[in-house]
Amino acid sequence: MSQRVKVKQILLDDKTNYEVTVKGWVRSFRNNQFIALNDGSTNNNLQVVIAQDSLDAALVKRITSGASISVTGEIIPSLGKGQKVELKAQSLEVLGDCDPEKYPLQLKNRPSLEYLREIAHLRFRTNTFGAIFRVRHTLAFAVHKFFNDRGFVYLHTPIITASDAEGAGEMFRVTTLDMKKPPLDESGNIDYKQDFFARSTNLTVSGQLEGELGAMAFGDIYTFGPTFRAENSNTARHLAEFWMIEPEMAFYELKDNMDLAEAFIKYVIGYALEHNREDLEFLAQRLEEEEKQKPQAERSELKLIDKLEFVLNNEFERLTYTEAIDILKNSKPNKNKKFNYLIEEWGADLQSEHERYLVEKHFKKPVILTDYPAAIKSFYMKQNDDGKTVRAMDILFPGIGEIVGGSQREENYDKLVARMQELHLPTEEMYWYLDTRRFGTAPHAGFGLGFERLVLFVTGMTNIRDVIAFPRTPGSADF
RNA sequence: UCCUCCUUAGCUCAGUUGGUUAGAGCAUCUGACUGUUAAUCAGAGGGUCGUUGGUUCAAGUCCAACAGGGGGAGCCA
Repeated sequence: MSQRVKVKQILLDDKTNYEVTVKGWVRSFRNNQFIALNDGSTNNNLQVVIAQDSLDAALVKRITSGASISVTGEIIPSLGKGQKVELKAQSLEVLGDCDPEKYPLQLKNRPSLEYLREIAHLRFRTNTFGAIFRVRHTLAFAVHKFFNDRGFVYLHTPIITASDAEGAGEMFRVTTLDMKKPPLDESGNIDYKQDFFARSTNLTVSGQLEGELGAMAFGDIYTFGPTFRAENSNTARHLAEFWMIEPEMAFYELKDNMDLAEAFIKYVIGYALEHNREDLEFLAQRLEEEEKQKPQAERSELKLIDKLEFVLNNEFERLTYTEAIDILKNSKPNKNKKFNYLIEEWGADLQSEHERYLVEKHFKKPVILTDYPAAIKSFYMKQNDDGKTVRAMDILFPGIGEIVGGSQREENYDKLVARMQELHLPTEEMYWYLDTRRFGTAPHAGFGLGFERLVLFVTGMTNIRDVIAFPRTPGSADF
């Protein structure tokens, strides 16, 4: 047997007249003669040609859609028109049969995304999900490359945490106590002192606070890990388990933070365009087909690749919350009372419809909003001198909404403690966090980026359940 | 959690005003085919119409509850 070569390599090399072994899964078998073979290295298939009567009829019967096979033969210039080269089979072995009567994935049926979600364990075998998850991989790799190239330290913040003060959302409890008969303390409450960690613990909702500890020593750190929110959110943009990227930088102010976030997003999108062009072109095609079903008014103005290049080549629009409120107040939908939530005064939280108006109608490009009212933002954000706003920044993307949320952090111990007390946060429990401000505090900033939302934007998919391998949502944790 | 729409063959969908034996394409099975490209051609099998209850002489069709899913909203990343 000759050396195994991946399909991607064979198609890329474009050489002929050499012997190879190829292993993969049958996508289709036509005319008892032509196998479209896919091995996951690329969305493109290798055409394997079987000479009539060269194989036993019983073996030919086993070449079914989904079966895994190993083929050895010669790569030759293709006699057909659909491809440059093809593999002329000399020997073929079926490694794993696939019973067509029972196989739930019949590609020629053009199964819907909703149906494929029900068979998520098999959906990687489709062109669409093959492309999505190769792009997801490339983006993840680019995340590490971007930060590594800039000297950031990849810090692994804990998955299990006792801290519940982030206020980022509802948490999943982690416990080994007997749920039927939990131990009780003197006042009749569950006695977590007897639990595994001798205290109440949860799955992390953010690595930011621990990230800040790292930034106060390494200067620049980032985290990239799973995050859990027990919110009962049923939308195409939320998951109970998702991956978040959270850089934290010492000696950064809000503007440095914005510059980094914008450069970061542009870098990873550019990296995917450069290294995953074919998959993105396939996804662009898919999106175009999908949009043909929609009425004209709902179709996107730019095709997927153009949209990504537009983001790369244009500055994100930067403005303050106060400026945004002025624009919204004077906007047509506000004056004509088309908004469900009308903008009347400063201080209101922006709803999705307002964010979408700013991004999709007014500026028609990514927008960075800064300096939000303190009342609608977290305790750790640096307070501005005006006494009412904080140095927060949100990056809003078309079709996605908030993709990044970040801020300069409050580095002043007294101001931070005062704010925590105002919000009734447990300052004693959070001693480790406050220690950063007590011992060698420094200006610092950071942001969080929801990885799946980035993948959504880059792949042009519209449901977040389609860009994570095994989505966890309320009422659903299959596979 | 709220609003809204959907649920008919393995998949994607038709199904008229409530009225005889619920249809199509693809998939599957059988056969044909030595250059196919979503292969093609001929034939066959395949249904508790999401579940439960109700209205009616009669329910895939009307009503209610529940379950699952889509879209939107809130919460957020």
